[in-house]
Amino acid sequence: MKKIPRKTITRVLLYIRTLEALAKEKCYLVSSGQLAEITGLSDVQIRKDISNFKSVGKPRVGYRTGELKKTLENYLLQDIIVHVVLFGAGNLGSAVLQYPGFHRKKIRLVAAFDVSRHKIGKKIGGVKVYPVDRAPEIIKRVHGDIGIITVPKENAQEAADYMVLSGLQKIINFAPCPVSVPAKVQVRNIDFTIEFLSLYCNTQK
Amino acid sequence: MKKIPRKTITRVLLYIRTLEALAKEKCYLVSSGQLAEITGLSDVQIRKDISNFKSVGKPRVGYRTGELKKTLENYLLQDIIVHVVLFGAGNLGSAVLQYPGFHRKKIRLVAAFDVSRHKIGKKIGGVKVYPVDRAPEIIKRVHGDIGIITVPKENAQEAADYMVLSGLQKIINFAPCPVSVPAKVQVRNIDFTIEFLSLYCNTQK
DNA sequence: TTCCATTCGTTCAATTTTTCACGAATGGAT
DNA sequence: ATCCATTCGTGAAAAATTGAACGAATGGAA
Repeated sequence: MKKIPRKTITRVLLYIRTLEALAKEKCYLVSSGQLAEITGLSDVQIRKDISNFKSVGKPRVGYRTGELKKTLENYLLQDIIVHVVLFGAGNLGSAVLQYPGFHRKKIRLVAAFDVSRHKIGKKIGGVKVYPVDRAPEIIKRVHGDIGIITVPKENAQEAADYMVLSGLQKIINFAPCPVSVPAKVQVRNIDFTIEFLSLYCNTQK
Repeated sequence: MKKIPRKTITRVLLYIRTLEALAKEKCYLVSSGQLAEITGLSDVQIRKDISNFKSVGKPRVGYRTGELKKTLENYLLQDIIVHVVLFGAGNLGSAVLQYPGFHRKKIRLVAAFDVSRHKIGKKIGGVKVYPVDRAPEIIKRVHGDIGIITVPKENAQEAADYMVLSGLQKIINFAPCPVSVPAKVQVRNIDFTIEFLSLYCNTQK
């Protein structure tokens, strides 16, 4: 199989999410045109993305939602369980810990870290909060895959350093600042300010 | 001036953020190579992005941080103040309302809406919470520009409908579901599940 | 049965985005 | 004063992404 580009992966995950919702509505058939309508993408794009995997569509009919979902998942999500650890149990961190939208089957928040004595030892969203200096030990024990940075930006680099030290290879950084890590570690930045402003500045399209 | 593509805008906002941080550290000169190091982009990319605007770099020296920042801001952020309204003052919504990273100068959260009687009338992060049915009236009064959806996914479409009804043209949707809006309304979806999984599935690069 | 409208899958073209390559300018060293 | 290493700015090449076009397959209608 060819390598799937990141953008395609993101779209495919969107298809999976959409197909799940359709299945819940007892909608067992769907065409690329309908998916395009729902997702806001083009039908060609969707067919092309799907054709990266083995083809399951029937002309004149479309795709069977369950079958298509399973096909896509087989390539991207087969048997995976992502173990997520989080640094910074403040407002945003707590919101992530309590976020109800995660597939519990696929994404598991397994540990949180904070410096505040008030939070350490407590559970937030069912996830226990530990002191940051225990991070390496605990992250190795729970087999963390992804680290989330939700600490104030002054502490973001420190959090990233702990993550690297703990062997994490993937980081999502919500702090509005860069973090520097070894080349093999992937960082995905989500800066609310930039998201808001870039949407605002984007004159149409 | 040419139209600036969305991707470029996002990067330029990142440069502005970076330049601000550099200025705070009394760093008054910076080269494209250094910016590349910090941001993780390539130096050519950065020079090319900057060259969309009027050129302010000096060979052999680099850019003066203050001057470059001002130049970039002049094109993207001159005199703008983005008025943001938010639907759904739950965990995530409250975190956004209390998010300390916003440029108060550029981004102002001006109103929040919720259905819960416990929240209505209160202030969260200094922002007052109103009942959703007062949205059109209030959003018009405060000149809302962007709407944030942080309600449960079952209510996301309803929130979007209120936003459209209130004249908002830009929406950021944190709910893990699509919302359907007229073509002229732009929606930017941020689905944590998809962000996490796409990072996880992305085998390097 | 035969025909037709629909929708898939795929190739090819167009567009956008990124990277490469190189001349020009500058500041410091000799 | 001259030279050199560095860094900018930009035009051209390369790569990636998107979009259009079209044959093939299918299910239903006449």
